[in-house]
Parts: sequence; structure tokens; C-alpha cells
Amino acid sequence: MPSSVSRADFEALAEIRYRIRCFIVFSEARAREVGLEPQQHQLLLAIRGLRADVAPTVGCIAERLQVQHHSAVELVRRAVDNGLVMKRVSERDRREVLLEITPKALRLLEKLTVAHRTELRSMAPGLVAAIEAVAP
Amino acid sequence: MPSSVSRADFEALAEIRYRIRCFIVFSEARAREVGLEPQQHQLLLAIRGLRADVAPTVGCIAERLQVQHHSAVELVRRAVDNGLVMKRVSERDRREVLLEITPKALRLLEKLTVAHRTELRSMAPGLVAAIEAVAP
DNA sequence: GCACGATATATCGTGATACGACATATTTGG
DNA sequence: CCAAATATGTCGTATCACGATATATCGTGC
Repeated sequence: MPSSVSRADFEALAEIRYRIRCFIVFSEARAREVGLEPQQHQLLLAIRGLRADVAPTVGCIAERLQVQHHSAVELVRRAVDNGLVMKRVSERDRREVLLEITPKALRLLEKLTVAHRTELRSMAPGLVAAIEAVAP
Repeated sequence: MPSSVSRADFEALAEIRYRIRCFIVFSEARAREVGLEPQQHQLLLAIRGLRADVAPTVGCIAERLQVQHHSAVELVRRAVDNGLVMKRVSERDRREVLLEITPKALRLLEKLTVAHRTELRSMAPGLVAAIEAVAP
């Protein structure tokens, strides 16, 4: 029985990862250019990009960032130290902490989001093609 | 002048990052399940997924992994220690080191690649839709 | 054919960060 | 009103990518 994985499969999967990494590296470079650590940029995007009907708690953000909750706790603490995020205890459930990004952070995030939208529009065809080569 | 970034833009960009992270987390979990460090799995995929007409040198792999060359050097060293990769000096240019994955590593990579192909087929529609929401 | 800049790989020390283990605070259900 | 569940927070550790630097090899001008 021959392998069920062809050379083309390896190439296509490697190509997806390569293109994703290019996007991530681009993103991290843009974030640092405006003085943000890449993870803190992702935190801001996760908070601001949450659907309006979802409460921006630490746990929810941890899920969206796909990290353990205590990693999110530390990330939020650094962001608060840098004046990017504000915490406030939820009134409904005082175990929960609601997150909000500061006006300064929002300006940086908007600037970064414009750059990312532009870059994505440029790389989307290649990335989508790579994905569809693996998952037709 | 209003912001050129809408709420939908933030949500769509955040959604792309979320789905990419889900894929990465899935990938890292599968790699660890077969006893590979995620980066070493990526190294194997990068080597095996190289186009046939490209020489698998350390520098080339560093570019495909989007890391600095000395990061690739250390990654390769760990992979060699683990019996996953073999190095041999290029005859054409003795500065270059050509990389080859071992039969054992190839078996692991094939197994992982099957799992990734399956997962990608499952998540591709959502990911592509998210990309096209930002880059129509 | 040799000096020198360019290129490819390697080494070492460091800093950031994500995680596991554990702790605290609050809510909920019987 | 107590115990289990849930949400957040703290601390120590280990991994890993990077910058700075070093070594080896190649190519070129002279």
C-alpha cells in the first residue's frame, strides 16, 4: 500500500505554513513599528474585534487568543502597564474583569488594521489558492 | 473625517487570526502527540515540502520558516540530536549544508500530514470565508 | 594565485513569554 | 450556608528566538 501523502501534499501544506508565517512576520513588524509588542497588538485586536454581544472578559479573550487564561492575565497586565487597556470588575459577576482599550491604543490599532487589510488584500489570492490546493 | 476602519473590519481581521491560531494550536497538539516539538515538525515539513528544484540548505529552510538563519541552525541541531534530520556538506559549495529527513521522521511527518490535511479540509471553508471578508 | 569582501553556517549569552502548579475571590446549587 | 464550580491572579521554570560575534568557504579583481 503506497503512502496516502503525495509530494504535492507536502508542498501544498508547507506552502500554506510559509504564507501564514509571512503574514505573521509582516504583522509583528508593523506592530513593533508603532511601538507595540506583537502579542499586545493581538490583544487589542481580540478585544476590539469581539462581537458586540460577547462580554470582553479575560477568559473570553484567552479563548480568542488560544492561550491559557493565566497567559492572558499576564498579557493584560502588561497592556495595562503600557496604558493600552483598562480593566474594570463586572457588576453582574464580580469574578469577571471586563477589558476596554484606551483611546491611544485604539488609534494605534486602527492604523495597524488599515495596514493589515491592505497586506491581506495583496496576499489573499495566494493564500486562498494554497489552502484550496490542500482542501479542494 | 471618519475612521476608515469599520467594526466589521476589526471583527473580520480578529476572526482570521482566531482561525489561524486554532489551526496552529491543533497542529502543535498533534505534533506533541507523536513526540515531536512543534518547531521540529515544521522543520521536517519545510524540508520535505521544498520544491524538488530547490536545495534544502540551512539558509533556504530559514527563509521558508521565516526565522533568522542562526535560529534555523539551532533548530536543525536539535532535530539532528533527536534523530530526525541528517546534515551533509554540499559538494558543490562546501559552505552549504544540505538537510535530509530520516526514515523515522518521514513516517511521523506522513502521519501528521494526513491529520493536517483532514483538519484543513474541515476548517478551510470558514478560514477562506474569513479571509474574503477582509479581502474581497 | 592571493588579498578581500561576500556568503553560509555555527556559537554563546540574554530576554521575553507561555506554561504548570498553586492561590484567592465569587457565584451557584443543594 | 457549605461545597463545588468558575474566574482571575501569582510565582517559578524552561524553552526558544534573537543579537552579537566567530569561523569557513567562495568569488573576484588585480
